[in-house]
Amino acid sequence: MTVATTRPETLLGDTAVAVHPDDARYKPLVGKRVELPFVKRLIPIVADAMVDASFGSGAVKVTPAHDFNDFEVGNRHGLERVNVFTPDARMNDQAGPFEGLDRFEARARIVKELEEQGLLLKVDEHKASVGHCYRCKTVVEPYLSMQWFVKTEPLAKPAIQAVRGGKTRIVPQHWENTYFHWMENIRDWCVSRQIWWGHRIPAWYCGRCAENEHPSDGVIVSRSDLKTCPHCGHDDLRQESDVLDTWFSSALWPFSTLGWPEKTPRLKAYYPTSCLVTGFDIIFFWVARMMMMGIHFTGEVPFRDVYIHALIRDAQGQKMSKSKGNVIDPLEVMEKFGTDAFRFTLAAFAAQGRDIKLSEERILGYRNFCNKIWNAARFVQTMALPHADLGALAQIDFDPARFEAKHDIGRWILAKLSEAVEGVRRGIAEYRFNDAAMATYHFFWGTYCDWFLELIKPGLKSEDAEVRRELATVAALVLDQSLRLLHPFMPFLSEELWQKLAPRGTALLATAKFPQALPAPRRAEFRAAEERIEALTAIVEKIRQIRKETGVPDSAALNRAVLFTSDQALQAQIDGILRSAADMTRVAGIALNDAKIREEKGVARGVTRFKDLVVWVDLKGVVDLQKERLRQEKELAKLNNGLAATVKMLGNAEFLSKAPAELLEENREKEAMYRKKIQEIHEALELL
RNA sequence: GGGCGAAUAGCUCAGCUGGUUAGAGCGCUGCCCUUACAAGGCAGAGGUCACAGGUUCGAUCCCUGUUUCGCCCA
Repeated sequence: MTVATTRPETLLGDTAVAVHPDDARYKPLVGKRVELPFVKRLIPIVADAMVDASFGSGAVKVTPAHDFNDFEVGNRHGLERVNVFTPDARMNDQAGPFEGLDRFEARARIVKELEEQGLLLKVDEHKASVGHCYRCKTVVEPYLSMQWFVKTEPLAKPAIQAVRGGKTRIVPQHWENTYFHWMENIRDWCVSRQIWWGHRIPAWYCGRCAENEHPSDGVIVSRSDLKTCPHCGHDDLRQESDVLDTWFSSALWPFSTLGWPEKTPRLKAYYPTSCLVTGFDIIFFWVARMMMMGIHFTGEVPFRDVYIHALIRDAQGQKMSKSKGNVIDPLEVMEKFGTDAFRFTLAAFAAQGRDIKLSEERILGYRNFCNKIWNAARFVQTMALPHADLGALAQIDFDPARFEAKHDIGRWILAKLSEAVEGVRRGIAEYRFNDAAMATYHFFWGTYCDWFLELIKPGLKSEDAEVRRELATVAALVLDQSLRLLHPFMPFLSEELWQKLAPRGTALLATAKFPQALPAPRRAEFRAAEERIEALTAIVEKIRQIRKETGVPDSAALNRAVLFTSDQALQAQIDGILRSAADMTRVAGIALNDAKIREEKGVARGVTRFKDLVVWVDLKGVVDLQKERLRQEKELAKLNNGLAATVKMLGNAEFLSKAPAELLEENREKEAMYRKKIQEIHEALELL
């Protein structure tokens, strides 16, 4: 029989030759025996489906003591296991003439002698993967030895049940599959490690009992250290030198750190813990084992939630590893962009169920956000703080619901802040950290900086001290609350600015009260103010858009504009709004419901995003009206597309009979809206 | 081989249970050094939601298949 091998020295431990059961070449030989060279052992030829008949000679040597696959084959065919190595990888007394040689010397000697005996057919180059020690690179040989195992099935069952029954929740939920897959196919856990540090396995061997063939075979497992054998009383004892796998003690971590096995107050207070945050690659190594051990030893799950966070990969999506050399050093990133920018970026990237490809561009974007916050705070400091009433504000548990805002701008920004607070709180509670981070981003930059700070600028110079005081105080108050919201994502910047905002004594933002949303009645009270400011921002956006799109130079002032609305609530305090809108768009003045403008030539018309308020802007003498015509035609095309889609939907009998009533109604209103707007644009085009 | 996931704007990514005109950052275009911020402001362009079928009145979303890519398996 010709066999191939990359480890000729293991030939001495062969106890069979295997062939594929369907291999016609060898079929007649199955069941017969062959003689192994050197040790002259007769070994059987067995048929096993593991053999790949097309590979090599189609016959393989079987060495159960030195190969994982061969070990399985050996079990299936009841083969002997012959260990030919000593623990330090020399040839042992089973190796006949090669006893005492190092394995590599033995390999060379065996090849040479096979050749001399005419038993060597050929030597080929062959690439094979071989295990190496990750520290010293020594080739590691599979080797039979006695090991200690933990019987895991009885531990796994309640751990599976705990997740199925919701006692422990895995977030995002799809990682449950990984957990269940592991737990349901669990194998006994080999806890023996042949290293010199760690907890020694609590097992003893009694030489006397082994000799006397005691039923225990001389093996004793004990909770306490033994001096004498509990069976024979003799002191011929030796403790197991193997130590426990590090995951074993790691699995005890959730409760052993709290004083277990003593019933300490800390254990009572903090166990089960609320949340474990970890990476998915550790689900079976650690999470599963903590679950098994926790339930077994304390009767309770170790944690309510397991949050599986994203893994940060390099820009190519590769997992970082020291050996690949693609590790991104957080210290370098922090040096380059700032710690807070980096931290915020990680939060903003932390969408559930997805890994992070770290990109510098995005960190840069959030570094700019840090800068924005700094500058906004500087503005508040110099322009608002001198007018503000900081009395209550300086308290670390201040609740903005207690602040009596009287003016629209103040009420509106407090309402917007409240929305942001809800967004951040919801995001954190649901482990949707990207939503939480983005809620702070959009509120602070898009609302507080872009609109609120601009809106209060004229007011801070008001003659009316009461107006100045309220705007300045709200500016400081909302900044204070924003910094609290930002603190989990930008601890350093927020703490620094918060300390500067008011005398805080020894108080830290880190321990200050986290913002709360306004109570519903207060929100309702603010509704009208909110709507008016929304209207204001919408009017400003629309007039700016008309200016830009019709080519009005930024420096040119416009004579007038007119806003049309029949909304009584809106009209109630519209004067201030029209004044602000005019200031923010370089229009001399904005009138309300002045129908005369509709009959003039050289005016542009636009519809705002808020309640479809209509604005007309007088462009006479400032602009080429052809541009306004193009602008209207573009808008018209959009509306016609929308109308066509809606009409088509409403013309579909099946849609009419099956869609929910609200949706039907919605689309009917939409159709009417489209038709009205289209009509109005036609009229506006007439005027041009 | 088994399992899991991804494919959405030039790039990196959101879009939670199907229903307005699919969003953000960076990049890009135009205008602006307006006394917090040019690392900024204002406005804008850019997407047949990988492909092919199916379910549904209706699909970026649900199902099947295909392609490509990634990860895990003591």
